Amino acid sequence: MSKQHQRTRSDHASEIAEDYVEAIADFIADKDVCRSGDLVRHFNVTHATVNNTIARLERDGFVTTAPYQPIALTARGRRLATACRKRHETVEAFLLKIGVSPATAVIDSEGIEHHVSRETLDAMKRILSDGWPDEVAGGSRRGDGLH
Amino acid sequence: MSKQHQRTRSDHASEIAEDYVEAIADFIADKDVCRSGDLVRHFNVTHATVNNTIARLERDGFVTTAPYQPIALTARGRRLATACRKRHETVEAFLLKIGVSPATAVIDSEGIEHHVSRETLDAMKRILSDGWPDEVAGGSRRGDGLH
DNA sequence: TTCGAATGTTAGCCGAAGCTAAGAAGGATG
DNA sequence: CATCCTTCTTAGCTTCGGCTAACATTCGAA
Repeated sequence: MSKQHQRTRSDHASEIAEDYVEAIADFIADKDVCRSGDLVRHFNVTHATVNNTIARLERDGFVTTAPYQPIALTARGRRLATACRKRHETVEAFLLKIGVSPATAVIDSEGIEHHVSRETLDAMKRILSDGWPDEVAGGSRRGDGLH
Repeated sequence: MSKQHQRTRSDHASEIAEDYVEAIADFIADKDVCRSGDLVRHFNVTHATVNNTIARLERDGFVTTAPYQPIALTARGRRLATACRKRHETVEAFLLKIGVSPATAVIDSEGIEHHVSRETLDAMKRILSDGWPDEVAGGSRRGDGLH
């Protein structure tokens, strides 16, 4: 504990970047274009806020914009969006697998996805594809005879 | 999707409140008192930052302070700390259970804990105490013969 | 007892993410 | 064409969580 706490501030910024980029990619996939109004409605913030955030994303090389034009992702933005979407899907599927309701899985996966390391993500994927790990040591049986 | 995005800003604030309150409780448990310097080292931020944050916590009724005195938790602060600690422990134990390494479990649980709903937490607890759920439908076998 | 290190506090700055209010661009429609 | 509505942009404000720099307090030694 200790070192990773530097993350706090700058991580929060990139979480929002990830959320925006992911949403923009979704809109483009759905409707072919993404307009700032789409993001206003999606994130439930004002136009001004979306504008600020998009300006930051452009500054950081994730999107390109022009006045009154739709928002386009750069190659870098697309890469990030794809990575986020996959991670998001994994987390959500995993939550469903452990018995969380669909509605909660949607909500919680949005919060959790930004904090899941590669290693944890791999553990989730493994379980999704291979089933539960063997019980290693102590506790917990489920049926016992099982199939 | 949509409504819960209002959370963004104010949630981030309360995450930090939770982290601080949890840390303060830990120091008090360990050493009987918590000084601002402890938090400086723990969170790896400056004295000034800790001071600001503690002022906010005091404003919000989680701690009481007096100049050059140790930081004390209010009843409300203690309640929050206890809840956070339990939640944190559950998440960390769960990550270990799914096969994540101890070091990563420590790190990821710190990030994840703030985003886990009651329902998801319950699912984790259930698995920790009752073992893996039965396979409901399709996919995934693990060994097959097994023991 | 005075000095210096460690610890706390205060003031003032920055950037991110939110807001409101007001104005500019574009598109349908009379 | 003028008008009006929707969409978008700009300006300016707030709070939060960071920072540095400077000052105050406490306390253990020399």
